[in-house]
Amino acid sequence: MASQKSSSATTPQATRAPTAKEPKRKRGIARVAKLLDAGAAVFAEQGYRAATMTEIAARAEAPIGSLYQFFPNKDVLADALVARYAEHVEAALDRIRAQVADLDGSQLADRLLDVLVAHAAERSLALSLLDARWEQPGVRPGVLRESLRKRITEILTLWRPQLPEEQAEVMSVVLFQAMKSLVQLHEEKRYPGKAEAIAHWRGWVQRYLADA
Amino acid sequence: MASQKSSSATTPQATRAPTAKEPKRKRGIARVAKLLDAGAAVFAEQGYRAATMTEIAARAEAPIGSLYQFFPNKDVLADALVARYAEHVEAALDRIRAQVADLDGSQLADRLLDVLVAHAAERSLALSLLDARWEQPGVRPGVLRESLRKRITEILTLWRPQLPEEQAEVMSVVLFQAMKSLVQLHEEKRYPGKAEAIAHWRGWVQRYLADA
Amino acid sequence: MASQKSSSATTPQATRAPTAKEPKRKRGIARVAKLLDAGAAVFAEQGYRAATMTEIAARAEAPIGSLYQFFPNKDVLADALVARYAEHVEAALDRIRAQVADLDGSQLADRLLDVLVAHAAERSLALSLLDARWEQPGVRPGVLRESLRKRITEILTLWRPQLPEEQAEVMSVVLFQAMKSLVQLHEEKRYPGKAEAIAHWRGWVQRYLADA
Amino acid sequence: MASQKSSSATTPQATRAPTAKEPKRKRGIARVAKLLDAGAAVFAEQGYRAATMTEIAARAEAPIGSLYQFFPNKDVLADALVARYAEHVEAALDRIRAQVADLDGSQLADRLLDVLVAHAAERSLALSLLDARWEQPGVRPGVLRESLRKRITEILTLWRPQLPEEQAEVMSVVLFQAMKSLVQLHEEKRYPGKAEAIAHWRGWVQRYLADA
DNA sequence: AATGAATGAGCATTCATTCAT
DNA sequence: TATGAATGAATGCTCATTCAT
Repeated sequence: MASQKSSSATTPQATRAPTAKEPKRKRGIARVAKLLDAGAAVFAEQGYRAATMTEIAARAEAPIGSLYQFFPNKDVLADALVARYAEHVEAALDRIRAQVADLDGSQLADRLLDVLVAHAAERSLALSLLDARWEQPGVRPGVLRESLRKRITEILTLWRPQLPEEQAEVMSVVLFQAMKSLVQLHEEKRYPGKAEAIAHWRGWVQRYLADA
Repeated sequence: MASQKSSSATTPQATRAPTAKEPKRKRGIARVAKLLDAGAAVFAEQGYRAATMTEIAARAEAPIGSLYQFFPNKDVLADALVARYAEHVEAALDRIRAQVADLDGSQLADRLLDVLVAHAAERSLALSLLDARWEQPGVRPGVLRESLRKRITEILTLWRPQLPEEQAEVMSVVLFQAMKSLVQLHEEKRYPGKAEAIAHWRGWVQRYLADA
Repeated sequence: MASQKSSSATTPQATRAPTAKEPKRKRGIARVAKLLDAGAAVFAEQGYRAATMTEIAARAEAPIGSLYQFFPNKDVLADALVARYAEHVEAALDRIRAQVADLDGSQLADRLLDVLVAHAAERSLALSLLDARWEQPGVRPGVLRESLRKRITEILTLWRPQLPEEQAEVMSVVLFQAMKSLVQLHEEKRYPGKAEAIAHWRGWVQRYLADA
Repeated sequence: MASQKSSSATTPQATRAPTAKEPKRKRGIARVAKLLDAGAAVFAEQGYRAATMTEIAARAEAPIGSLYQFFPNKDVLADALVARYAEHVEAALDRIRAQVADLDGSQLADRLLDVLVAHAAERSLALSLLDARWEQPGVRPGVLRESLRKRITEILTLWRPQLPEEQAEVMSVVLFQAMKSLVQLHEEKRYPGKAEAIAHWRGWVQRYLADA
């Protein structure tokens, strides 16, 4: 007993980790998009734990069963969100890489800083998704950070080929942190000197790369 | 956070918000300290939502009823944690202010950066507590950030009296963000170039103040 | 993120299987008894899967939280039920063993058959609990059957010391099955010849032991 | 079982109970067979409650809609399964009846015992289907048991015409129970003395009839 | 007719908070 | 006053069944 169902106990099958189901009909495609948007909003606002599946479904104007049809559990939804966000950001970085030869230091700094800050709608999600405290080995956010840093390292190496690999790596950590920090500066509610501080931060990062 | 449901935040009713009860006897003082430690540990490890009052009490080896005796609800406990943390950090900043006249730029930078990074045990809590996403007006973390920035502004003004107030304010935002970022760099699990990146970041901030 | 809570993923601790909590105050003792009774009734009526914790709590006139206070999940409740039932039955068998020297074949048969049939209230539970289909290795019902058969084997060996161990074992399987069958004969709703069939079955088993 | 909720059982409303739809074309016939096989397998493995319509459809490689086309709800499917199983078993009993004149007691016992045990594939289903605890008046399993017992009574009367009707009835109950018990002995996972116990049981039943 | 996405009531379980002891 | 059992709303998730395509 003890769950006559979980044959997994008996048969240690692959028990493939559940994944998001691809919608097949167009109705489903629209709905999945809406669910992802709702998920992004709620995760961004409340954080992973505080976000409830019920609220996400409600905000997507979808019944709870529908949410579970596509995302069999909360983790899968979070992963899908990370994946969707990752696509945007990785694409943006790839675009920078393609043009890196034509950029000087402060231009490159600007372009990099824009990657995370550009879409206001996603800024808050970024904070949630790139949060260092998620660390559960193998879980998405950690993987995403790794991947983004690697891309930044590549960009730096392409930009200044004589830069030693190791130093590029260190710089990518610093730059990535600076990028996240700028998002934090943006996202914090409102404080004296906000606008100037943001400008200041940009200038600082530009100088960092110009000096490199 | 801080329970976005608690109508008290929304409706400033007569029912004054419950607050932590001051322990009177020394037995109580010790117990409160233990409860706060346990709370700090659990909040740091699991985050506000995932932390359970039961686990906090258990970790403090206190009965749950005792926890509620001093902290009538979870939010009050969180606020008390913020307050206690604030004391440490504000004291550290005040110590810097007292000596600011003797410090050059990179020394000042080092001292400031140390404020949040010094006690490894509290770093993780700092991340949780200073998280910009808590924003619910009137809730502690936001208040704390404000207060810390103000203190940094004072230090800067004391340090370079000719610095225009406005610029000091902007710099304090940047410096505070740099301080938090260093904690993030520290707290992230382990990544290539971690140690060097941390050193690099320190150097960068030192230069920032040296240039000022 | 995958559940920042389950530290079990990170730290492969003993994660001790949850067990029924012993009630400490008398109110609790009465309540636990009521919960077990309700659980027995519902499991007996509906089977493990169909039984709902909500109904069990309701039938015990206890709030659902109370049920979970003592039995942290459905399996634990089932196990506790098996354990409680096991005590009764094992005690009854032990009583037979103590007197086995004085019994002839048909008396022993009668005594054994009575073990499972005696308490009408528990008959239906017995059916549910001794159901061969529960088999999930290490789970209670299988263990219980094993233990009962072993006791019957002992009784037989004590009764007829010259009986080869192996044969006693086989006979215990047959007798145990005959005991369960008699319960089934009793529990089935109502059918022509029910009373006579039960008497007949008893006679048959008596002859089995008399022939031995 | 048979959904103790379905008001249809309680209130014999006008809305005639839905029944399995007869397939018309050969494609449908094959599909229904596959669905029944899948249903038998899943019910046998997991029990009525734990079995899910989705899994049954999946195992039959049929879309869920197709399953509902033929079996408008889970109960109807279960009933159809009972009916199909009943056909097999009743046919087997009828074959015995046709030859009963040529059989001696132990041969007849063997033939009867084989009826439920013969097809290993169906043994587990038998346990599920003949389970006395299904009792919901009018539901199939009870009806099936009745019908089988009646047939056994007939066989006995044909076999020994001088046997009083009443006694034949009682014997049929005993024999039927013995038949089910043998299935249980077979189906239990593995226990010391299993093979010998099964042989023993057969011998016992043979003697029962030989004595008659 | 065939399909599989959509639906939502229902289930096991958790946990902040209260209150009898 | 101190304690920990009691409470029940809320949560993540399932699945029989329906119905648009």
